[in-house]
Amino acid sequence: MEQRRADNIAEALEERIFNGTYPNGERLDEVRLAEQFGVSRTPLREAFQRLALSGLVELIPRRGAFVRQPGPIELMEMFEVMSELEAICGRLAARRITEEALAELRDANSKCKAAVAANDTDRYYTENERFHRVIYRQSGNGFLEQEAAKLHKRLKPFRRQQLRFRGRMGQSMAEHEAIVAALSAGDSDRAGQVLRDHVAVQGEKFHHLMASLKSAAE
Amino acid sequence: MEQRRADNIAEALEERIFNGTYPNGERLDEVRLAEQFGVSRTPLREAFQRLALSGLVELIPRRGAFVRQPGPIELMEMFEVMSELEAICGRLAARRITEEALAELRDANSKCKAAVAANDTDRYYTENERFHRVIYRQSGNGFLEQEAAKLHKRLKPFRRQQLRFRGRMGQSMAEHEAIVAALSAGDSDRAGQVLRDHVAVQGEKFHHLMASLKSAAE
DNA sequence: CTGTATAGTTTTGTATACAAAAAAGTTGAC
DNA sequence: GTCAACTTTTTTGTATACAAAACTATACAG
Repeated sequence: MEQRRADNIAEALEERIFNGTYPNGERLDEVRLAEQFGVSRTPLREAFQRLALSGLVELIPRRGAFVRQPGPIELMEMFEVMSELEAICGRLAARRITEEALAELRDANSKCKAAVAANDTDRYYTENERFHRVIYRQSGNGFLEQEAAKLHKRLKPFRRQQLRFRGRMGQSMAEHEAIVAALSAGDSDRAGQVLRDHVAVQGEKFHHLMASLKSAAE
Repeated sequence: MEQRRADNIAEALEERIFNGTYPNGERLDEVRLAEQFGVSRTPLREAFQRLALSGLVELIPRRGAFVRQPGPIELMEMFEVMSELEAICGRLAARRITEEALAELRDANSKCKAAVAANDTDRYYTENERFHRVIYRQSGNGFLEQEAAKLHKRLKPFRRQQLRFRGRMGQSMAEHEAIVAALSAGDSDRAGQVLRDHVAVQGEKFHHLMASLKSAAE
């Protein structure tokens, strides 16, 4: 992309929005953040634009930048699209996947299992992401790969929540193995179906989590 | 989004890139364009950022902004993704579509036909776009609707080319009717299938066009 | 004649200054 | 005491000025 400073600032702000430092609807003060980062307003405004295009902040003309956390409905919608994108990747990958990539999928899976055993969640996420990225790549469609990766990244902080469900990690691992099986068999439809369900269930779990949090708050 | 000026400039530049005023790889000169639009470099740089995020220009650090027309391979990839997105919209819409929306689809179709008869291509595109937008909307998934509309817009200038094929307009209209039939029957899978093919064939036609242009040039 | 180093020019990235619009605060009328 | 109009303050949008990096061209060595 472009220069280094605005990029770093955008990343830093993104991180803060993801981890909840800034609550939803918070206005991002240009001058305050500018002196916080030790730069002028110009690079900050460029960073805002990037965040706006990836949907993390809303830029209201002559008002400023406001953080925009997606609500439960939008999140469900995003999970639905994600599951369909993964299904497409899977369908395409089943026909084109290389032996090398299949080996990498198995490797990522075994490392995932090790991470589950060691209760190392960070390690789990890293390998899980590698698993999915390989499938995006093996779709053989670079544009699709990019779009899938973009949405994957955007949903990352929410996907994390849903893994707290008891037994979900184990179930997820079983699904991963079914995915590898379908891909190595070259079964296009089944690979798509299994991947769709694998991601869709994440959305559902997330939905349950939201509902239980809401009812607990009442 | 944000202010008015950068937005207008982004739109104007987008238009110029679409209609081929700027060839691929052309560097967009900040100062030259700034005086051309009668503004300073600041709004122009903001416009560049927007164009970069929608993929029309590439921003190389300390080098500048370069227009980036997608090559034939990338275009085919984009058409492939578009056809899948439309298929998803169709599958979802078949279950949820309202009578009102079905009526609008039929209306758009008949106006399309009239435009074909009158050889009014602009009118044809307008109504065609309305047709597809209704389906995106009726998917009931706002996020999906946005993403589909975004990609639709990006492919617009290329879709136009492909309609020059003799008989393509008539065939396209027949496909539209098949889509409406599947949707009004509530046949989810068939709606998805028909929509996928309808868009995929556009990609293929485009591919043929590119190939014939290339061979003609040799 | 070719390749490299260096001086000069152009162009981008950033800071600051200024103008216009929105928000906040104040005064006054009812 | 409440509401409205006006003034003040804050904040955004834009222009300009300056610094740093990249490109160009020229001179010089081999």
